[in-house]
Amino acid sequence: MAGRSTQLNKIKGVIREQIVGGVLLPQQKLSSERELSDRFSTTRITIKDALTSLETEGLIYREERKGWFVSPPRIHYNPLSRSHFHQMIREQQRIAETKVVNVETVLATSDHAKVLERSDFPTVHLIRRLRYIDGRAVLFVENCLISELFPGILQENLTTSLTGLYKEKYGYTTSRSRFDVIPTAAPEHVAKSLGIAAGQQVLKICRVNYNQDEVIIDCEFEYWRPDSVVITIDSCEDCEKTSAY
Amino acid sequence: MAGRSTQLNKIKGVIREQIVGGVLLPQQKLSSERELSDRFSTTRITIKDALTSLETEGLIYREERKGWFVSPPRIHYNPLSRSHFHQMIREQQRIAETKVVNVETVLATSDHAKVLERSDFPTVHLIRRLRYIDGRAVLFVENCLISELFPGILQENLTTSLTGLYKEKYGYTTSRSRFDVIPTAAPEHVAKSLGIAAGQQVLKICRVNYNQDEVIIDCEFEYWRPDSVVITIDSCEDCEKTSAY
DNA sequence: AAGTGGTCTAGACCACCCC
DNA sequence: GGGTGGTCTAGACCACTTC
Repeated sequence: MAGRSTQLNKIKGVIREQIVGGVLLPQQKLSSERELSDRFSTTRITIKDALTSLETEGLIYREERKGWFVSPPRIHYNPLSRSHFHQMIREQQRIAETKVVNVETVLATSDHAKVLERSDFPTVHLIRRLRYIDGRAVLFVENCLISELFPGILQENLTTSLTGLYKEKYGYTTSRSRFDVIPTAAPEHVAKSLGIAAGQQVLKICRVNYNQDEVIIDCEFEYWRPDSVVITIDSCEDCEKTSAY
Repeated sequence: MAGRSTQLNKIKGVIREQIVGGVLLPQQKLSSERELSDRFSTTRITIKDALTSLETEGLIYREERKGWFVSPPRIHYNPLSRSHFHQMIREQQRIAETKVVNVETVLATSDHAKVLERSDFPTVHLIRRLRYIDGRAVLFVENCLISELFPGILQENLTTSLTGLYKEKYGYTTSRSRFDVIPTAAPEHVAKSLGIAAGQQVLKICRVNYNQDEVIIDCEFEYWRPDSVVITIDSCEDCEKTSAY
């Protein structure tokens, strides 16, 4: 099932076998495009087409202007589970890290207000963070918190779980959340943070969180490198978890 | 926020405005790549890069060797909801259609057996169907049913809801389902059915369904055109729905 | 300074679709 | 048969990273 025997498919096949066969290891850099085009006696354009196609499969990824690398196994992620990012990654025997990109307090844009279902354009804290797995930046998150509900939160340590902070400092627990998953292109600031070229594919997840009183307290925009994750949902598990809160 | 002012970004900007501004309507064909490369005084490669980038955004899609078309609005899809495909599409004021691609009865492959959690490689019915929205093929589905649980099902009308058949003919209701969402490349037979080029991006959803006795009765592999859908999940709603069954 | 990917030119042939 | 996108050649310059 290798498809028509084009140059493209041959190149893809060779590289795919090297990855699946373990000749190339996760996060290892592939040869440069020029080197590959020599080795396969073809042009950079054809090589780039082959690499882009393997990227779509989720086998490799690129760091802008650095090169192409082998994708590590995907992380299983359940957006309904209130498990913290660091805990979730640790449970999958991987290493998590979080860095704050920037923080600001502004009036909600119309986009934010819409998601938060607030027609009065409240003041919000925007917290933008980058999350790493095994040293690789895979997730850009923007949290948008209604500021009056979270006095003083910007003075806290924001590299850990916000959900944890919500609970400990403010007594909010998430009774319910609603989210959308959309395959789309990375906006420019996201692409820059993740080290991908603008306009490349990401998996966008928009989430709205409700507290125990069914009040929307924040929303979140996640942008995942598409090869890094598989969204996993179990209706049963989630209902148990939700009702346990 | 138009990015660096490259030729690429200019072309993308012009076409994007025509789409957002309603000059180009959903499902309308764009000019051919050659025509566009004339109009923008550039080469087909650059035009193709621009179009591919807009495709990643979800603004346009392609039909293999036919051309590029404007994407209609995305359908909201909740894989946990047991709502039937046709009903779901109708509720969103769109027109649904289903065609059977082929049907076969075979021994489960190791992939299927694994998902079905059956180490004995049972005989399964594979039902492959193509689903259309407003006349456009957007979803390829392969259902894999454990054949001993569904005697005679292949004689039924398979262009409607399988879930409906499960209930009416066999008394099975789905108490629980578990699914994975994965951005990946279209396998060859899927690409061919959907009319996309092999190796292009799709959103793959693998689902396992349990009946009221917590027995796995079938699994399903869905391949969506990535611009056609947004996965929407509400923890609250789902719990209500699940418990209502 | 050397090397990388990102962008771009100016062509070509082929497989397939539609008329 | 004419037009479409899919694939491919053989180069080029630029922005950025790495050393």
